Order: sequence, then C-alpha cells, then structure tokens
Amino acid sequence: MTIAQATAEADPVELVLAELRRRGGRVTTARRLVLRTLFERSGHCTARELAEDVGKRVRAHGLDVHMSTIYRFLDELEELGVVSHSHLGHGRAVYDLSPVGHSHLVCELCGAVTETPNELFAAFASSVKARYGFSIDPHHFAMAGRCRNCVV
Amino acid sequence: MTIAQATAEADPVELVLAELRRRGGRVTTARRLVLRTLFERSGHCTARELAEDVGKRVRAHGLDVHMSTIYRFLDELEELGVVSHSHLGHGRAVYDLSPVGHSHLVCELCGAVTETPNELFAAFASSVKARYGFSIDPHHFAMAGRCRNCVV
DNA sequence: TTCGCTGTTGCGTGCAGCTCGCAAATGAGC
DNA sequence: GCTCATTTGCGAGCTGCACGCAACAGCGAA
Repeated sequence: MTIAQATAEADPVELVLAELRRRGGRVTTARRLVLRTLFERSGHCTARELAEDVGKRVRAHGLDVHMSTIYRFLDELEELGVVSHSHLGHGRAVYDLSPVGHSHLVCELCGAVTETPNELFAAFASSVKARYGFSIDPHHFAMAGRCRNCVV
Repeated sequence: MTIAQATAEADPVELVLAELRRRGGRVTTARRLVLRTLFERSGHCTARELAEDVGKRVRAHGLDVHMSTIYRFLDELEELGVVSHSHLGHGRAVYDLSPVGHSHLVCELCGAVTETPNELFAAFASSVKARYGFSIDPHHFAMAGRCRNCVV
C-alpha cells in the first residue's frame, strides 16, 4: 500500500484529522498514530493499552507518545464525538469509537467484556423512565456480573 | 438514653459487633463508631463521607479514625455480608447496608443517586442471560444517566 | 486485677489512573 | 522561510485505595 493510498480520503483516520484541521487544530504525528491505533483496534481499549500499542509501533524509531498527550487527545476526540469513554469499574476507563450505540457487560471474575446493542436496554430504560423520571445512558457505565464461563 | 439502652440487644450496631466478636474479632471504639455512623446514614456513603462523619463526632474528644482503618473495616463488613459496595463511577465507591437488594441510578450532571429495587432489572437481566449467557449483578455498578431534574 | 496473646490501629509509603502548568517543539498560513 | 498559536513531553500533584509495620488495646485466662 502506498502512502498516497493510506492517506486517501476514504481513510477514517484522515477524515477525523481533516475535521480537526477544519476546526483550527493541528495534525501531528502523535495524533495520527493514536487515531490509527484506535481504528485498528476498532476502539474498545484503555488509555494505557493505546499508549502501549502506539509505543510498539514507533519506539523502534526512537519515538513515543506520552500518556498525558493520549488523555488530552482522547478528551478532544470525545468532544468531537469520535470516541466516548465508559467505566468498566475499579478504576479503568475504556474508550470506544462512538457512533455504535452499545454497552458493556463486564465479568467480575475473569474481566471479559461483552458488547451488547443498546436496544436490549430499551424496555428496561423506559420502565425506569416511567417510574423515576430517570433517563438512562446505557453506554457510560458497564453492567457487572458473570459471563457464560464464570457463572457458578 | 442510658448506655445500657444504647447497647441493648436490639441495636443493629451491637448485633453486628456481637457477630464480629463471635468470630474471634475485637470490638473497638473505631468499629463501633463506623458502624453507628453507617446505620444512622442507613448506608449509602463513600468511605470518605464515613470518615468525615465519624470525625465530626469524635474529633472534639481528640479522637479520629484513619482512612485505612475505615477501608479495612468496610472490607471486613463486606465479607460478613453487612455491607456491600458499588461503583458510581469516576473513582468513588459507595458502601450500603446490604440486605436490601437495590441498584443505583446516578445522574451524570448533578450526581444525585436514586435507589431502585432489583426487581426492576429482572426482565432485562433474564433477556441478557438468554442471549449472552451473562448473569448480571445489578448491584455492583450503577446505571448512569440523567435524573428527573436534569433531563434536557 | 493483672497478664499475655493476638487482632486492630495509625502512619507512612506506594501504586494506578488521571490532570495540570510550563517551557520547548512543531504545524500551517502567509 | 517566518511567525505564532497549538501541541507535546515532562514533572509534579491529586484522589482512591492497598499494604507493611510497630505500637496499642480487647478479651479470656490466671
């Protein structure tokens, strides 16, 4: 694959970068790397994992991307609506490419994460809404429990 | 109220302490204070809030209860089944008196916490179970969203 | 009442996840 | 190539929590 092809308009990474630039932001190597890694993992990773993946890629060339850079960029991507984060509990937050409306089921024992479409919540969410006036955002926090393999 | 009355058998604080002692544990002032505060707030507080409430009570007498003491005791109470903790997200965990099976709705904007009975989850939980083999523990993590007052 | 064993406490330290301020580096329009 | 606002790396710092250790204090026995 040539560089020209990689940076073609259809590349979602370049699309996001273009939007960034349009808003007066700068396109830097760090940002390109983080975005590319994010898309290749199709989202769904912690800031640390992201940093490590980026590191593996560029450390050989004497480069690295600092954690605070990653956090700042992820915040910015979240404002742009490109990613959104959710809490799997016990400290870690995971970042996902956001358009897909899904939520997480996290196994308390083995830590496995299952994604579920939001539709599954619909009935539940509407009964909560009716009863408490509370409007659930199913994405932001994970549901804890035990996965297929760990159920007693 | 006399001390004798306060330490009467019917007092849930003393009941828990008695159970602790039965298991070879020690009954200390710190534990009595933490438990009493926990029951007076009817659970539902963070370790920090607990420490502050206890502090307000005894600081005048030159006493205080250290955070690590609180964490250790809460862990122990959890093993005893007296309290259970859940994650409201963004770092804080709240501790509740446990027999009551309920879950939490946390408002992302104002932070208000609403308790809901677990029954509300039943239908949702069973459809998740059927579809993913995943058994939800609705208590351990909170559902995020917007409360009655903050819904747009 | 006193003694001694052992559970408990306070304190300091440390770690993970994340944020912030600052000076130096680097895009991007001219 | 210049200029300047935006980013970056770095270090310090903060919160929530866990842990090791020495000192303290219940509580059953003597």
